[in-house]
Amino acid sequence: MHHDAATLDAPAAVEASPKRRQMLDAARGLFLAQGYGAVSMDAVARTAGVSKATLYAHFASKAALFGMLMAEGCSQMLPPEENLFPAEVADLRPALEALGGRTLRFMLREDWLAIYRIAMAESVRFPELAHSFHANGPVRTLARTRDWIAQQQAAGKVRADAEPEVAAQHLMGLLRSTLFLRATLGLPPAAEGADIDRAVAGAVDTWLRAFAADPDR
Amino acid sequence: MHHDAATLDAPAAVEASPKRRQMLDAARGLFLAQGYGAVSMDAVARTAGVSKATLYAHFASKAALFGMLMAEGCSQMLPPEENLFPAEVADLRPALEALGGRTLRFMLREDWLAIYRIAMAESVRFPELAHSFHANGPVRTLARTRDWIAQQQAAGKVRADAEPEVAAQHLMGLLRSTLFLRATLGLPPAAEGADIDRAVAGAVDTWLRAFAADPDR
DNA sequence: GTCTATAGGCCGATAGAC
DNA sequence: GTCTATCGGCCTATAGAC
Repeated sequence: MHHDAATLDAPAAVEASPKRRQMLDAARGLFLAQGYGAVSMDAVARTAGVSKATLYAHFASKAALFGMLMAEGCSQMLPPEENLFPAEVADLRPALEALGGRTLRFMLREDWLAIYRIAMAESVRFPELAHSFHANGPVRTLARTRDWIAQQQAAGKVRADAEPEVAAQHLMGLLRSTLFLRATLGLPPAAEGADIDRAVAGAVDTWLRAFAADPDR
Repeated sequence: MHHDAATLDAPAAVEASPKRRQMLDAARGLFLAQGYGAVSMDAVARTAGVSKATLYAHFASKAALFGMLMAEGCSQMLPPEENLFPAEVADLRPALEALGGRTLRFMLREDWLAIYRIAMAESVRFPELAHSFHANGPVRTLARTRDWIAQQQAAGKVRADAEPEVAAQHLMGLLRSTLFLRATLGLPPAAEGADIDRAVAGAVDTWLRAFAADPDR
């Protein structure tokens, strides 16, 4: 197995060849659903409706195809920002619940879980994939959250002696504490909206007790 | 692929055939290091120093061998208890740091991570494995911790209006918040003793701020 | 660029001798 | 029980016609 998967961080200029998109789409679906090893190039070609030779004309190897896909996927592993990090808030709780809800829901999405599963499982064969996923997903989410917490700290909303980095990590940890492990293992039943809301509210509650400058109770 | 992996929770009466142990040991090492799909029965036989025919004489299929191994592994996914749950403590902090340190160190062990990786990656092909791992590992650890927290709550050490279940989940979440994600992805550098101690101290600090009955600061 | 057809190898699993 | 030898199949990857 030679790793000509190239750099995993460059989405690359994918021109608009329809067959190429068919192949990439088919491959992504199969890889995410079944993992790297369980997917054959035959299956990719069949699903995409092309011949294997065409597949190999576009992608030098199975590893290269996989690497290119994961690069695309990893660059989209951030939840939409929108108004998730408001500079000024009257109360920290609703802002944290919005941020936490969006973040946890994003991490419980099947495509996020699928990439996480594959990045973990293939971290030996494709260390670049694990690194790229981590750097493009969790690390960036954490950095944004840390900066926002520091901002709120400067505004007097967060305990002055807290470290924003730790506070951000603990917020993520609390959000992941209940439903995440089950979800990664694919255990039924899948979390529903009410479960997620409850988990987020609990995490925010604990976080505020530990990090809010002014305990509001 | 037929799943005659049988029940994953019964370690089964493995008699003391030396060759059988060689095969099981070889298979466990290979599966944990490389995952289910990447390991061939040829490799298992070669590593164990037996022929493939002998391997198949003992295990009906690759799936059966894998299932038997994971059943053994999953039944050992609890950290040693020792004096981790003392009924009466003067101060909650050192008890939590001992419990948290032992728990986090256990979850960062390469064999625990390897089983977690495989349970995740193969949760589609082997749903029983994911269930067994979860039930024998995280669920039991959480239950013990929850009961101990309830005990401490009754002793007046923990906030009276806290739910022990949530408090236990949040403790685990806080412990996993920093080093765990990196470790699951196999990202260097591996966590060292000092890193772990710092993570545990931070987690316990946040937990105590949120759940201690008597904030001692 | 895309196809059909196939090379060449490794895999899981088995037959049969001892 | 354990071995050697091998089967049939699927895999990645390629050759050659169009």
